[in-house]
Amino acid sequence: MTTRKRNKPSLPESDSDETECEAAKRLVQCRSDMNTVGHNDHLLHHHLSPYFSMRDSVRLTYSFFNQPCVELAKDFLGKVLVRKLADGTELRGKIVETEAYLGGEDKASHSAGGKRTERNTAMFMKPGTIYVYPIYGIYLCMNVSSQGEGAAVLLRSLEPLSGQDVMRGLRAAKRKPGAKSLKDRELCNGPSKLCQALDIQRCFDRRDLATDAEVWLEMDPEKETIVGAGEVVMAPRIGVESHGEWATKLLRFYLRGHPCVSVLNKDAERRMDSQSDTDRTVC
DNA sequence: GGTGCGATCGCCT
DNA sequence: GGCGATCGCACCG
Repeated sequence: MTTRKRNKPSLPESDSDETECEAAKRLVQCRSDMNTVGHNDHLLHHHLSPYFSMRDSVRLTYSFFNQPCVELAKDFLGKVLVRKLADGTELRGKIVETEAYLGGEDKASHSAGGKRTERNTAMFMKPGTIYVYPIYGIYLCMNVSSQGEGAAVLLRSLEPLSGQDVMRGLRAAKRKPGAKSLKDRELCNGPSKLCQALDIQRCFDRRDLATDAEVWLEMDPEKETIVGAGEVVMAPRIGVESHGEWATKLLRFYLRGHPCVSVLNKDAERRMDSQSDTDRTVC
């Protein structure tokens, strides 16, 4: 039995007190430290709103999305999803949890067996295409298509980086009046919550995350873009229990210890520990 | 903190 | 007609 201490990522102390402006300043500071990116072929210099005009940012383009589904699902971790609202407000969240849906033989996928319908057409479109679908009559989920016929990655959770107060307002609109105010870590810790918080609507279906003016993906401002393998938990996907062997495959990925992950899987984390212990013994 | 349950409707069979 | 890649809330310990 080994015990180990891990550095837990944490949100700002204030949790909900940081203003959008302060968050923006903090991000600009982080950005000013970022000088190692910009030469990669899947990066595109992208001019940002006045808040961020001190420096160009880097938007991820087609060649980033054009990779196999599982690799893309892992690669999404640490990247920043940006949503620009009609009034110019930019909402930002770091992706901390994803799931891969492979299409074809993957029975839990909407595109299982290569089945193509009006709803899931976006899954068959070019990598980077957004697939938004309604679930349980009242919620939405957002996916991004990858390489592979009918394959896509479900975005499950974000760590809010800026625009938290706007996100809180968007989330509150669907809750009971007078309900307790949401903490920052509760704003985007679930696939439908992040759609609400970023105002991702059904009409975003089939849009291109690489080129759209209202939603895009960026490198992590804190340079956590290269995520060490030890930090990523691989676990079975959520809510697909009825799909036999495909329910148990390790196609969910999340940043270990991150407070914004929607559902922890302690068994998967223990398995990782015992595996790394075994690896050490072998070495 | 964890668990159980109801809401609610588009999509597919 | 049945079900679902979910969520919020009440209830329990």
